Amino acid sequence: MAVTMRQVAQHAGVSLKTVSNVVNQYEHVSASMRSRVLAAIDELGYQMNVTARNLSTGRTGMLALAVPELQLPYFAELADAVMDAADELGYTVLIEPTAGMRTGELDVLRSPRRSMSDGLIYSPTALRDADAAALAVDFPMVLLGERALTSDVDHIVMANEAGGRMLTEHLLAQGCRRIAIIGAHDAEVGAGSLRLRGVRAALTAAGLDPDDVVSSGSQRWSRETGRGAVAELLTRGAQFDGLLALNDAMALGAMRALWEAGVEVPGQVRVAGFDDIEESRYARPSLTTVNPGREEIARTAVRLLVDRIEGRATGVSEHQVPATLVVRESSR
Amino acid sequence: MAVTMRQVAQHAGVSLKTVSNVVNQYEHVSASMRSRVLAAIDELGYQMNVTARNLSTGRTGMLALAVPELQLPYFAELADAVMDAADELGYTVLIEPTAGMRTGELDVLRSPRRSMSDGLIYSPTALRDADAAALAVDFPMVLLGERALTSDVDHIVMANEAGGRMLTEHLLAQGCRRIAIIGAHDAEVGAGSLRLRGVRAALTAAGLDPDDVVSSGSQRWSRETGRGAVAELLTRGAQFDGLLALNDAMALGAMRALWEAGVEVPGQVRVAGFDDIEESRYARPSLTTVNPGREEIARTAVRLLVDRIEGRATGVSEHQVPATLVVRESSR
DNA sequence: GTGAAAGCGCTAACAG
DNA sequence: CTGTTAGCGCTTTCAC
Repeated sequence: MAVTMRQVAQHAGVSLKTVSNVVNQYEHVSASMRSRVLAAIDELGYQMNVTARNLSTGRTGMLALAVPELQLPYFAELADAVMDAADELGYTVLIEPTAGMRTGELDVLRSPRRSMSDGLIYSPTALRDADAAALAVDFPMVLLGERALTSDVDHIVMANEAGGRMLTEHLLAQGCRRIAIIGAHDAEVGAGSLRLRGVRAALTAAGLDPDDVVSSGSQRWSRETGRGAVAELLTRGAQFDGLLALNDAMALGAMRALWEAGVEVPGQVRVAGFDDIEESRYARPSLTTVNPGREEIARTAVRLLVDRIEGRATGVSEHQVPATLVVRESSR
Repeated sequence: MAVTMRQVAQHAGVSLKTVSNVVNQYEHVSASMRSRVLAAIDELGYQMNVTARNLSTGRTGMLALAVPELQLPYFAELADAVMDAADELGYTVLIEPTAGMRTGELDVLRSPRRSMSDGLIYSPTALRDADAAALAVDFPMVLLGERALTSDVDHIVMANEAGGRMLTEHLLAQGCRRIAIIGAHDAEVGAGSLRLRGVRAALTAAGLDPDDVVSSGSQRWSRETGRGAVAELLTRGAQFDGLLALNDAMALGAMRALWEAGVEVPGQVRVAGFDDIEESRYARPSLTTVNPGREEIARTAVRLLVDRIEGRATGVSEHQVPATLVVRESSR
């Protein structure tokens, strides 16, 4: 059995409370008491039982972060950023994989494990309008990148629509006239529909048919999805001089498929993605994309969540994070 | 305040223990009791307080996984694999970022948070021989990819040395005679030194000087490190027809730098990495690498750790995971 | 400034 | 098969 606080107290000849005070950096402890306690802790090799403290305080010091899977680079990078931000405020992050599926996303809200964290950073991608009620939870939560489903919750709003528009306008400015879109699916929420809306708006504004060439997408926004989509486009003989993938991973898979097919990028087809993952800077050619402000999203989400947990929140807040266009070789 | 088990018991008119039995799927509960309890749970919207159970059982159902950072694709993929494996055995994974630094790696072993997980999956990369004592911990732990520091702990041994040898032999077989190495550093433990040892063995066996062209490396095995290393090699006019990066991320950064410099891969320089991350299959050209058996590593590590946690372990075990050479475009 | 006692919500013997 | 009784190790009023 591990050493307990009580044993430390006995060893030091003080009360339990005093040990607790020392351990928790309580100010008003005499120097002699403190050093006596610290010595005892050292001699016994005492380590605080965090679980016991958690039960007592009703806090765990953990923030849950729900993501589809870490294999998708964007979410790995987001998780890293969230962990850093949480660490600065003294919190630990518990990553909850949802597999990008509706059931997984709902589970996060209801599983008993939920009670192991003080709050949740949540960006559903597969929920439906009908699930809005599930978002009425009784624990601290911050929603990322969405505002479709509900407005009663703290939000960090990504510039999905604006980003889609920027990318499209950029491709049009480069002379593209037939832009294929990869990754569109019929989810009612999620970044996809918003980004697509921005794309369509830009196409319409340019007098082009927004439904002209849209490759069917997939729920899983992976490199393989991008590769498969291009294969399909080429197989059915689609003509396009621009290719807009709704995230970078798909764009990178698409570029690989174009290369295999002997289609030159940007010569014959200009390509763009969304997310600005690190990989995109190193791709050949490097990928034009939108930087959604991942760091700011992570930092703000954590701050908002911690404010709410610690009772500093003042009403529901919505924070907009601006996106910036990053033009690289794939569309020049 | 949330609903407690006691309230459920009162509401259902049964004892605390009965509710506990139902919640924990205890077999010998009469159907009528069970349904009564379940009804009460439903009506009150009861949710188990996991922290309280943790304190009571002395278990948390969590496994800690220490990794440098999720931004490095190999570790993101490893984390995903570990999470899947843990989930199958009913455990949750708590990711502990070490920043790939000695202090971070030591912290994981000693921080109070340690007590929030039942065991640790640990792959130190920056510890020194002098830190071996720190590995004598009193909680369940499985070491990944190492055996240098101690042998008193369960190990999953990656084929680092064999992989390094395979890659080198492959490059030699392709006709390479001057192979530059990227990522070597003077750490006393870690995959690097083992991989490098395999490389040197193969070079020596082929009658080449193992110290001929070795680019200085970095502790952080990132794309940027790879790019920088190639820049340095080219700047100092190093001659090489093969380039072996000690992981894929560096190899991908290196390929980008070679391309920028107008060096053809594999025409002028054949390139290889190590890890077989997903990105490598989509690179241009696709990257020759070694698949270290990530899935098996993850699955075995979790199984071993859980066996030890649940008291099924029989002595210290060491599990070897074979690596396989994956030849792709970058070295053909 | 320090101590004593009560309890956080649950599990685990042990009776019955 | 179900109920009672003790804790798990810590925090936290409230006295002293």
